[in-house]
Amino acid sequence: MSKELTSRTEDYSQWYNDLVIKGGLADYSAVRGCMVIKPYGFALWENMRDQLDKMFKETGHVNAYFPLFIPKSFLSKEAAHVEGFAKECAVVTHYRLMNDTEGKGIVVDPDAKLEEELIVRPTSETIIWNTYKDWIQSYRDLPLLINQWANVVRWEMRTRLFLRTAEFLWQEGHTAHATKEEAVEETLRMLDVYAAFVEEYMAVPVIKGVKTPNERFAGAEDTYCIEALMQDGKALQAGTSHFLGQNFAKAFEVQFLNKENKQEYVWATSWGVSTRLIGALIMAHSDDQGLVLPPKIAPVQVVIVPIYKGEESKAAIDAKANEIIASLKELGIRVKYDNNDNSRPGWKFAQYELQGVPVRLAMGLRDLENKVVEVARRDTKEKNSVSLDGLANHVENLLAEIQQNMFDKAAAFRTSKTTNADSWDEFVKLLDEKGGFIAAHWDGSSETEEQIKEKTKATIRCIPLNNKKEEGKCILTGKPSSQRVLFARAY
RNA sequence: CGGGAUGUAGCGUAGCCCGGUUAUCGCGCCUGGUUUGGGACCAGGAGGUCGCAAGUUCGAAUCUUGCCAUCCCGACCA
Repeated sequence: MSKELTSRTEDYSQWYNDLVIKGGLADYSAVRGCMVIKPYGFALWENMRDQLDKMFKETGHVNAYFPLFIPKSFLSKEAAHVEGFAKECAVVTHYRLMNDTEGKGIVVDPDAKLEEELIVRPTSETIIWNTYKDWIQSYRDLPLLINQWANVVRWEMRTRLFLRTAEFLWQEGHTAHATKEEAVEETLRMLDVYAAFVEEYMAVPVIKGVKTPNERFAGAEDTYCIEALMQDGKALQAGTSHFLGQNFAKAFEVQFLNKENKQEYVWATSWGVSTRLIGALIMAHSDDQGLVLPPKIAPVQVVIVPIYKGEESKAAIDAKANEIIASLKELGIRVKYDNNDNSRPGWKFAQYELQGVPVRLAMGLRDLENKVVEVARRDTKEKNSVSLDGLANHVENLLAEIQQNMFDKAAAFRTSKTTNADSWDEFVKLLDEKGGFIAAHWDGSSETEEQIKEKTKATIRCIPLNNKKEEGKCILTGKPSSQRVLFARAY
């Protein structure tokens, strides 16, 4: 394995790829556009998933599972929806293979053509609403608050590990409500859950906002999002929550009898985050030495590396290490003891830095004599000798400090990369020279947004929630505007 | 899907232009030993349908054609 990582300034894209591959998170696979998530990467996803799942359940949701395949006819029932997804669907047309009559191996059996083709889900609104139709009769059946953890397939032209792959893992929440108010409330509640998760657990600050019609989910009335800023100054949509109005209820005839014994269409939401979050995590925090993972979701929070000479000292250090491990585990800290004799301490140090383990403890005979241990933190690379007395508590506090520091650092970066632009020239200059979020006035029309995108590749990431009202003029057209919106080049 | 690049051992590569012994080197891997406070050292060893398939040739990693895959840049997108 090569020890060298590409640096961020040298080639940001390559740096990202190096981290994913060499950090052991994922690999390319034999299938175009698809990746293998390796154990370390999957452990990261499991930690994220488990916490999110807990938060979903705390807000009243339950999990279920719907089919991978969607009859083609379902997809076309909601016009905007099918239009949005049609170009990137994998389609199942046959259900059997056979030996080629000319001996050319195995081929699709032409006689096994499906009467109705099946779409591999790019998202599950249609199959779910087709099901909800049977589940919902009365206002007493509402609200219906269901989430599913699943894989989905979107046949992307160009893929990038974690950020955009043909198949990815995600969760999708699909809820049904009796009133519009309640559905909107749910949409915003889940947006808050996402923001809280990403900020508190991933230590990535996000901006909550609403998408412009151009960027809206296919089939939604309103799409809310959380937007994060990466170290290269590009924005990344980290999660979305949609108020679907009655669009899907109407498309799938989902009505309920209200208290006045009248039929009404239900109101819907859907919301999702994906393994893309792992990409966000990497690009928000990591450095030229490798990954930097926030303690709250790091698969390994503390690694202990023994430094010994000969079997005797190894045994003595092992014994002390085991005490430390026990005390850390008592505090619920995920700890790994690497006393593997096959690699030397220096190699281990570099390896765990590459993998972003937040805290490393190194202990040798010298430390043992002095009743201390060397404590190194990944985020700042500081090293200190710390007394064995109260070590576990020290480490626990340090993990919390690292978590906070990572968030603060990312937040300060975002602040420094968020700039107002009041003229077109200024806007273009900022985009090219500084990047980041640019708050600027926009006249509110799709045409203008489209033109800005064509000219600069920048899109409106969102209109922040609780945005300050401010009279101004559109940077492109000069038409009046009542507020600034956030532009950025994005992933 | 357009433009560019790449494909030789697990990884990184030399060789290719100008065809010709047993395909180069480093890392990693295996065995034994010495080591271990920031990517150890010595000795020995294993590992290859040179991306795939055709073609040209006495002979192809090298030339030709087709295909496949990946990366980068664009259009599309979470």
